[in-house]
Amino acid sequence: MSRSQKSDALIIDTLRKNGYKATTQRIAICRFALHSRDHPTAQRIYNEVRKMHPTVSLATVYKTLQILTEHGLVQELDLPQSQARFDSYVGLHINLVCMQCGNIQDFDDKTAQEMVESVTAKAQFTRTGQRLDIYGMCKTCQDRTK
Amino acid sequence: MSRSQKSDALIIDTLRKNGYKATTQRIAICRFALHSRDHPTAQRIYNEVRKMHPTVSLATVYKTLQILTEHGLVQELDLPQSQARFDSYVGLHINLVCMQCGNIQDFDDKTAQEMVESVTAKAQFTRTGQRLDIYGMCKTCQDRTK
DNA sequence: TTTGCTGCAAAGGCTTTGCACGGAT
DNA sequence: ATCCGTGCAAAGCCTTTGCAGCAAA
Repeated sequence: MSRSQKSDALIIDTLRKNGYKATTQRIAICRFALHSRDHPTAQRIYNEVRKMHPTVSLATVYKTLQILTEHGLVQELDLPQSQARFDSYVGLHINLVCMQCGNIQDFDDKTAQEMVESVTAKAQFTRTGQRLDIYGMCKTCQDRTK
Repeated sequence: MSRSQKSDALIIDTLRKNGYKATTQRIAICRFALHSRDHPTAQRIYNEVRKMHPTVSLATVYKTLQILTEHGLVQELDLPQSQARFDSYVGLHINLVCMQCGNIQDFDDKTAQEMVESVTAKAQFTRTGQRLDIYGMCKTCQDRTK
């Protein structure tokens, strides 16, 4: 599955197909979480969604994110000393995590895909997912530091 | 740096070189954390260390693990819905995380090393570390499930 | 109408912090 | 003798849960 803009109709459909009611709160949260490319925290999703739906609660955000995670529509990234961040790109890719600015850049790489498949086979492992992070400093921060 | 058994003498030396006092608690915690291969949680390290030093506190375990993490002697692995786990193998390797039994198996792979270096170069990233996880079910659990 | 969802507040779990005593240098 | 580290308890922070009212099907 590659990056794709999910329309509200598709979101509603997906929710209903999985036995969830398509409430306005859920739709708003899904819309933001599934379209964002900058790995937001639950708190930031809450802040953003509240701009349109001022009564939404953080609990609902967490509950909805849990649904999305369980159904493989977003991936939860836990990093030390920071809140969980959610990645709407669930395909096999690399996260370039900048320890300076906190930015996370997605990076596609064919070798990475082959490597994961080969390792899985070699270890006789049944793979359901993966997470490939590289930590360091992004180009922008390197330039700024100079 | 590959897997290596650190002697107490080396642990004491390393602590002092970095400006830390070599207390008996720290030595015990370091000994266990650096020698363990099964990615223990802070709580488990605490339980184990308490067998020898019944008065040690969880706070001290956390503080010592923080020192080890900051100096790159262990790596902290955060997974959703679970306590942080600590990996004494800080070299570039793959974590095969079994979602069934919770076991984490380290796996060395040359292709992975090359891939990380190549991606880092391509993205003009300055790398300080990485984390490569594959999630799924280990051989043992597959066999047991059958 | 029925069922499940929301929002609130409170609880929970892991981790960190403040402080006075005690041990390492 | 000095200073850092320890242990305890309390606080902190993110996340989850319980529940009564409310909205979706």
